[in-house]
Amino acid sequence: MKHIDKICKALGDRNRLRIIASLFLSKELCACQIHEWLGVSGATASNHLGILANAGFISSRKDGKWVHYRLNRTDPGIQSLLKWVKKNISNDTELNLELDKLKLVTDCSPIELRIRQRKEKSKTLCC
Amino acid sequence: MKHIDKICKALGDRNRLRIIASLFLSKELCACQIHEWLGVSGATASNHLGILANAGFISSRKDGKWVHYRLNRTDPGIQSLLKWVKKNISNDTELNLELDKLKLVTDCSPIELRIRQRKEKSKTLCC
DNA sequence: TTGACGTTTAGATAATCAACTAAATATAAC
DNA sequence: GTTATATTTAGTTGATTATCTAAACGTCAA
Repeated sequence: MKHIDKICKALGDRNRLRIIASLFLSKELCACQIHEWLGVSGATASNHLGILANAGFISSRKDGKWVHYRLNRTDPGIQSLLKWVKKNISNDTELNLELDKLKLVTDCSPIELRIRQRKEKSKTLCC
Repeated sequence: MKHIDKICKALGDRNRLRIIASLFLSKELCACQIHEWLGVSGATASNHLGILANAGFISSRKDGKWVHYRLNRTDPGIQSLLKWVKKNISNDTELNLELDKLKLVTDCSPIELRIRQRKEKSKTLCC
C-alpha cells in the first residue's frame, strides 16, 4: 500500500472505473468480454487491465486461451477503497445506464461472444 | 459526487497528495506556504490547489492578499475518501520524511516566510 | 495614487497517457 | 505440425497534463 498516487491514478480513468463497476456485478469476466463492453480495442482493454492489476485492484486467472479477471479481495487498503467506489458510483447515472448493457456480454459464454464479435466485424468489413 | 474519475484523478498526483497530507497536519495553510513546501513555482502550486478545490477536497478563505486553504469537511463522500487517504499515507515513508520538513514553513507566519523566500531568491541571483 | 506584493491566469514546452495497428506469444483445434 | 484464436507487447499518434515564465489581477501600504 505504498504508492497511493499510483493507486488513485489507476482509478482516474473512466474506462478503468467501468471495468471495476462491471466486476462488482459479474464476479468474473474474461478479457474479451471487457474488450467488447468497453468498446475499445483488445490491446487497449488489456492495457487497462494491466494497470488495474498492477495497482492491486484485480487479479487474473488463466484458463487455456482465456484470461479471467476478478476483483482482488486480499489487500485491506484496496478493499476499503473498492468499497468507497462501489458506494459512490451508485449516483453516476451515466455509468448505470452503461451497466445495463453489460448483460449483452455476460448472458453468453466467452466463446459465443467471440463468434458474435467475428460476425459483427465481417459485417462491417463487407459493407 | 458524480465524476468519480475526476475526483480520483485529483488524488493521482504526488504533489497534490502532499498538499492533502500537509493539510492533515496543519489545519490551514496559505498558498505561499504550500508553494514553498512543494518546491514548485507559485503558479504550479496554485494550479494544483485549483484542481483539488474543483474536485471538492479543499476550500479557500481569502484574507487580504493572502489565500488560506483547508480541507473541505462538507461532502460525506469526499470526507470518507480523505479518511482513506489519511489512513493509508501512514505507510508512505518517503512522504512522512517530507512532512517532517513541513515545520519549516509552518513555524512562522506567511509574512515572515515570504521575507525568507525573497532573501533566498536574491542570494541565488547574486552568486 | 502609486508601487509592492500575493495569487491567479495565459501561453509555451516537455512528459505522460490512452488509443490504435501490427507483431509476438501462447494455447487449442484440425 | 499447421492453422486459428485469445491475449499481450511494441511502436505510433493525438490529447492531456505538469511545469515553467510572463502577464494580469486584486489588495495593502507608503
